[in-house]
Amino acid sequence: MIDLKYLQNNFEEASVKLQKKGVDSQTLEKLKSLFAELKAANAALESAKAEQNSMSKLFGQYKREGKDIAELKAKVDANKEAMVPLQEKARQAEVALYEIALAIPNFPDDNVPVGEDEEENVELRRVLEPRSFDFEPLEHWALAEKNGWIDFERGVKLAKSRFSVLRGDAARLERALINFFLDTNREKGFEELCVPFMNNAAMLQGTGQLPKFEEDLFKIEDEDLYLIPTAEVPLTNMYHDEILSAEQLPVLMTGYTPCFRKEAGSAGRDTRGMIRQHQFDKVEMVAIAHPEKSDEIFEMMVQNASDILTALGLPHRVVELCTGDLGFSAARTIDLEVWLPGQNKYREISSISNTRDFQARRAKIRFKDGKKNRLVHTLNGSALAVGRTLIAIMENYQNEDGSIEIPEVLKKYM
RNA sequence: AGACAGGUGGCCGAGUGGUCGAAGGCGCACGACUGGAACUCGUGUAGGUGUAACAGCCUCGAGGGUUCGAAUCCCUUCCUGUCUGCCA
Repeated sequence: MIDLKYLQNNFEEASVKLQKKGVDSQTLEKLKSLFAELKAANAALESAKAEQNSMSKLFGQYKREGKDIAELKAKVDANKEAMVPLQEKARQAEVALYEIALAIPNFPDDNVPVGEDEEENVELRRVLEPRSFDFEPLEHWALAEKNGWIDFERGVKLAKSRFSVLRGDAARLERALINFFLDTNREKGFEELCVPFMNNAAMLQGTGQLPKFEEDLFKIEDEDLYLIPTAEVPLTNMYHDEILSAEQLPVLMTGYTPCFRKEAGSAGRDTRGMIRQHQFDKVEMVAIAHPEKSDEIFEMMVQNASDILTALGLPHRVVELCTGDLGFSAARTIDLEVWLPGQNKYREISSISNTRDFQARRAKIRFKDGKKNRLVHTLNGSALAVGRTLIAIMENYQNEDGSIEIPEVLKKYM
């Protein structure tokens, strides 16, 4: 959630920032006035409560002194009645405020390039030259078919469309990649965690998936549980409503989880192959950072993900997302896009974001800064999306006969 | 899943309707004592909101109710422990 006090005190500046993320100024005006309304309503209610409390305390005194309480009681009763509309007003203001506030995206950082959509993202650098083929490279689904690696039909039979089954060496390669990613992250100082694959609504609100994006999530029937769309949710919320000591920072965590997404709104996109599935494996990095250190950690996370691709010999490029392409919670995001020779284009394989204090405010993650509690910064990034890495290996390491080489660094895992 | 017992501050633990945001202890911080330390003694030590700073308001697992007044009484719910059942 954005800082409503900041919005109140720097309204012009704040609305310029949020317009870049597609929030119209009417909504912000409304939010601002609701915030003022809530403060006024609370002030009125609280002073009535203060009066009520102090009168109630007199009862004890009167009784001990044997005084008559009839008059006092009449006064208290009257005050109590007067409080009812104040209470209702404050409650309504609060509900109305949060309904809007929770749906407002994070401010983009000032130096994020301004743009409408992914067309205006900025390529920062390319790493490794794409290999040149002396034959026409195939797309991953064709290779999968040749090698019997992916059983799309049976995935659909078992579940529904956008599910698939990995078989034989593909299944082993998937597992090898997970182990390689986790080991690499661990060596960089990330603690390895194995977390629940279902989280409750409060956690999903903490990281920003709820309430706005419920239609993207798989919900468990009759339970306050959702299948996680990314390990960012459980890892970040590890410290939900906790206060860390300054010495604990940064908290660096990594974990493998499957991720579950309904992919609502991506009808017709990437329906062929394994690029966009309802369930996919991912190894995630999450950092809980001191606000002054989060930029540094962000760079480290980008570098780590890029290094993993380099170690696998996968050509990729580093792309800074423009304001229009930034996710809901992100202040800044860098995507890594891997080269897919079969598709003849770069495709997203990792997304690393700094959410600053946006998730921390929602999830109440703070640290002791001397005597004061301050919100931490939270960061997350894939290192890496496993299925897409598998695809990238298939397409980049294919031979003319359709066979696929295994990258050197993975051999010890297979 | 069923039966019973519980959920109080960083931790342990007292508190069954008012003077309780909460005794006592441990821990921690600061000070005194010491050459230095331990011991001992003294002082302080929850979070949120709010304020220029106070004040005020909210929080004793969570939500609701009774009452002028709730940590304390009632209802719902979640969690933990023990036993039974079931299971990897």
